[in-house]
Amino acid sequence: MSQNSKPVLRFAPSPTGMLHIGGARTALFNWLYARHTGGAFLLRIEDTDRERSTPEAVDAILNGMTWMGLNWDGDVVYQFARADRHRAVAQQLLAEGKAYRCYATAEELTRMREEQKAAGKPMRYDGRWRTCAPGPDQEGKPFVVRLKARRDGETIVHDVVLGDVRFENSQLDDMVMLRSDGTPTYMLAVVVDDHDMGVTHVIRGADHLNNAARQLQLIEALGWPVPAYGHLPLINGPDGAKLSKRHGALAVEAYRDMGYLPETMRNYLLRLGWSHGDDEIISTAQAIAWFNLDSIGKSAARMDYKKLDNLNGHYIRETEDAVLVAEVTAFLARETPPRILSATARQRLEAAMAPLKERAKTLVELIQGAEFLFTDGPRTLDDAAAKLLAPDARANLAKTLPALEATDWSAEELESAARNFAEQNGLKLGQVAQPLRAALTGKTSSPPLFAMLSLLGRKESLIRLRAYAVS
RNA sequence: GCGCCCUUCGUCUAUCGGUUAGGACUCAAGAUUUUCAAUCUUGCAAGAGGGGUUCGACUCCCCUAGGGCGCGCCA
Repeated sequence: MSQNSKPVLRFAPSPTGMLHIGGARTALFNWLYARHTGGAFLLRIEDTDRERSTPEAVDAILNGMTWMGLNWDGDVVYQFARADRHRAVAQQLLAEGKAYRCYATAEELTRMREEQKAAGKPMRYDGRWRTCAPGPDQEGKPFVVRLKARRDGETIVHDVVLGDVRFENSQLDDMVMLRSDGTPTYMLAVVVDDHDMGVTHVIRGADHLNNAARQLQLIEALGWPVPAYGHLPLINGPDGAKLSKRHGALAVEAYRDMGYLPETMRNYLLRLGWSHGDDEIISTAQAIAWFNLDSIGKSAARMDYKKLDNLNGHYIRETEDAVLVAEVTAFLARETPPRILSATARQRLEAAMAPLKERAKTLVELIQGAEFLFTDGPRTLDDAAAKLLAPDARANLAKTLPALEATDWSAEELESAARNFAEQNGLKLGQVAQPLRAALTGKTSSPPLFAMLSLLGRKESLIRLRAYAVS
């Protein structure tokens, strides 16, 4: 790139599945660096594998990016649409003698690899068609086009996160650029597209590190400028093993459905492999201001759901009440069957949001804690509440009611009435309050009781309390 | 098998040759409290092993071990 041009970053997923957590982090890092530098963040869908690419996966990726808040610049580039350009580059290389036709069949190559493995030799294409010209036997036979890569010397990947990584050219083989059906492979397509899109920084998963060397060989053959490479350490499951569906290789939308906020995901994923001193809580704006390539760690990280929960709790508490009401409403509407809150329920939810949100680590927990506000009438008790409302507790509850009814039903008066009642009867406040809470909410824990009584109002509260009061 | 990468508390990490190795999450205890939380305080807890280099190594080099990635006409 020229001295004064802005960096161009890209995220290039293949649409063969959901946008999982690893892809999301790769996208995040690219996005942050682009936003930090004022450069561009491009999105390219690598759909050259026609068998496995699906439009559903494209949608899932786009939706996942959108939910994560990672907006891309310009139009989405679809790699398959550029196949003619890729082919032209391969033809050019062929014409220049920097590539050649290989007529080896798939079976032949499989046998070759088996023999190499059996002999304890490195498994790679042996270059059998590198020098021999096709004869009459090959007339009309299918062939692939391979890069005639340099055999001597070494290829060095100057990686911004890993440092210099050296590969002996003798251990890299001649990669396929055009398949026998004439379609370009990923190796060819990435190099051509990154060049044509003006990509200056290739930041991707460490699983591509080996590919970088081979792509460098191609770039060298083409005489094109070399982008900066940065390979991000992979994310492992909580047990340190490869991330599987079972423990976290989930679509980012699965995290949404578990009740995590996008800002939580951005903060969490950022800290997985990147650091800024002792800072843990990092807003997106702060992340953009601070993000750099130098502070990316080298080692693989593990998913830690406890920490994710903790962070999510923080961001829930930090979110404005009205915004959370909207989030909860949208969340409920996505459930099957969808739940639609009444106007009353929404009013109650917003009024109680302050104490509610500090009790929740996810939107799911927030909803569970707020359920007693959603519908009117006596509550069904959960196990703990049922156990608490034993006969004597119900009797106490009944005896408490007159004292409460004598108040104006404000939180203050209700509380002092309850305290007086407890004192006069030699009871602890908890002995009076817990049965009330259980009857009112159906649970043994909730936001402050007297505020909730007041919020629900005299009429509704008494209906719930009387349902469990035994006089 | 061959190549490449990685290795600090259980987890995420700070440290850029000299620190009582710091922070966060988790866990435990305490404060607060009508419950549960939130909040605050305190505590437990680490340089994989072995060689070097150096006055001095978590930090630099080598070896070993462990983990990961790659070795497709997948991306």
